[in-house]
Amino acid sequence: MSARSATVTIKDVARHAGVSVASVSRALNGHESVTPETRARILDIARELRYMPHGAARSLITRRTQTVGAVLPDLYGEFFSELIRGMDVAARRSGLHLLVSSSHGSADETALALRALQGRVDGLLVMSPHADVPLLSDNLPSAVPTVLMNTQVAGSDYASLNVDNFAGAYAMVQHLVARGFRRIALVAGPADNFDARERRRGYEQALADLLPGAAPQVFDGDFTEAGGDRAARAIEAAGRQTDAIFAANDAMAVGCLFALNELGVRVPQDLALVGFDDIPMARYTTPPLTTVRVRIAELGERAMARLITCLEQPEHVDTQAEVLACELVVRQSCAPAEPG
Amino acid sequence: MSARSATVTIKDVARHAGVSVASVSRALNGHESVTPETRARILDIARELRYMPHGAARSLITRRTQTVGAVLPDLYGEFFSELIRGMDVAARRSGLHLLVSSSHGSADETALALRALQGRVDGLLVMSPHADVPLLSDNLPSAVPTVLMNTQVAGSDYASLNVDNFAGAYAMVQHLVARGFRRIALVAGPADNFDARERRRGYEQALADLLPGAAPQVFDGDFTEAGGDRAARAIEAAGRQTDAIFAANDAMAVGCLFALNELGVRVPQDLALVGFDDIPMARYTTPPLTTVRVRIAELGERAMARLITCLEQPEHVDTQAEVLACELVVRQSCAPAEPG
DNA sequence: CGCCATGATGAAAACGTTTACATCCACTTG
DNA sequence: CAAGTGGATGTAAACGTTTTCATCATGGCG
Repeated sequence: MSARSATVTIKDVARHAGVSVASVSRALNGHESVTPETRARILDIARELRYMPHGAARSLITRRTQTVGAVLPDLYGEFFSELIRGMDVAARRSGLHLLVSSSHGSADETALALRALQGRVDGLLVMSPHADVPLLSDNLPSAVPTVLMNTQVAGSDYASLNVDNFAGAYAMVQHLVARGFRRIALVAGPADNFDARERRRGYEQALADLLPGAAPQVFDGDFTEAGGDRAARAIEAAGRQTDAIFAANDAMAVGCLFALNELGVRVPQDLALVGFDDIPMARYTTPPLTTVRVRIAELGERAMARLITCLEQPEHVDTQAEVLACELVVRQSCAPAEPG
Repeated sequence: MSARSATVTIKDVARHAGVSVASVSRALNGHESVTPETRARILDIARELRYMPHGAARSLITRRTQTVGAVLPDLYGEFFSELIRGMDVAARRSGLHLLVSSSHGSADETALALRALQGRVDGLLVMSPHADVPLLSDNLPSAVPTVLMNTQVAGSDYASLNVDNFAGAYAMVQHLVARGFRRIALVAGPADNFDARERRRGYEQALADLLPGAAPQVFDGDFTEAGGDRAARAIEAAGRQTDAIFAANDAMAVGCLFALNELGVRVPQDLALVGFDDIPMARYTTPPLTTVRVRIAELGERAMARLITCLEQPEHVDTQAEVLACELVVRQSCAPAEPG
């Protein structure tokens, strides 16, 4: 009884209102040239019939989907909820929907995802370790405006937005050096991750500039807590070559902290520990974690805003790489090194 | 110069290959009745031309978008990244895309979002404090299969999936009572939140069952850290009527912990503190937080799986409310109450 | 040799919109 | 009063696919 579930189309509305589909379309889209009475009647009927325009049909003719796609790597942790939130805020402001496509383990999967998005989105936000320029240009139609995030695109013709990982890491090392630390180990992130590479570059450059004698100590990591745990044990096992650990992200720093606790190493008295990202948890560890704040939501929001500009003013596309500063947050996990 | 950016359609492929569009469609979609040679030629041309089928056009005729919509409230914190991740995993498994629509502050906004999704999605996952049955049935076409999450739908004809908040809260109070706590305060969540109401109901029921004499002590909260902070101060200000605080989520528990530290109240020696959700941070607070684990990713995944069943076997729609158990996680924030 | 079955291909309709263009009508205006 | 003007409405094409149906060639079989 309840529902005549066959979807009601614009034709049904037209028939019931005794007008043409064109008039219905005009009334619904707020065009001027339709009598107030007709408009009212049409709107009434539409409401009564629960008419809802069919998105795909509309997209087909208007060439607009009102949707932007976000192609992201794995969706773990606070980072992505913040990122998506930022995107969502900016998208909503312009009446756009957000299509999320994630967890692309390989370049092929990423390529597939990109192609599947064709005709579903007006623009694309891409953050992928696999996304390089040839992959992109092969798999996305040149017509789709795209903003790349945290991706290595040397002077390509894609707009891009990066966190200034290099400067952040540099500043952190600078801070550690100023506090008197001299033997600073890096727990690096995955080698295929652009952020990770940039952070490492910052660390190495700062070391070279500020402690010309010191050899970099780099330990492998994978941006996970478990990886941080392993790295901390490796560092301890290596003997006490180190007075400060710089974990390339907070998740690994948390893992380090856990391992160091278990090993009976006190932070910061025995060993300083710092991270990168300033995830919410960083405030609540014991001791609270010195880290580099990345305003992730802002990253998402700015990327989306940039994309929206491309959409609205296709003539103004600037493909300049934009960079988002990050900021040192000093807490208690790297109190000054005590002599002895 | 670079790009003949006009999008290449199936017609272009047909023309270049010297066949009809029908054959191209057949070749691309793997229909059998097309000669291997023709197929090969068509695929070659398609690749060469970088042809990508237009999603909207395809959707229009196939009545399938290969997309499901997720209508969610505000996207804060770990909860949502986990939820989305779970959904994404299940969706990807079935080759579906995920369209995320969030931050609906009011019923009207939710309604608008629902209608905007019409014709863009094959099905819907809805979690919204504003989503009640009339709103839903008014704003989504009966044709769109829908699974409701953490929503109050008494015996409606929507499929639904809820976390067993009641049982979780009950179990937590039971645990506190077993540990000797008698004066247990609840920091409640927002009144318009279904989860919050259920948790409160569990608290009150457990209190009534297990400590018949005790009057419930309920303090207002809003599921944020700041709210927890305020509530803890209010509890302290009320004088020491309380030996255990049950925060209705972990974010508030973290806020409480912060405030209690500042007030010089030791947890758990002076006051026990427990939460709900088991966010990752809960392990790392000092002391680590006793809480109720909700497997959020699983919630998202199961909801999506359920929806997919609806999509694939429309005849089998069971609108039964399904419930997801949660589990007590005992850590150090509620050591047994010491006498005196 | 002629008929039919079969398998490959093409023509065209359909999906639900928007919009350019045509039509019609009621005015205004000379 | 005729002609023009302009506003409301309708007609039909277009968007890019998939799919039904028809067509056509091929080859097997009586």
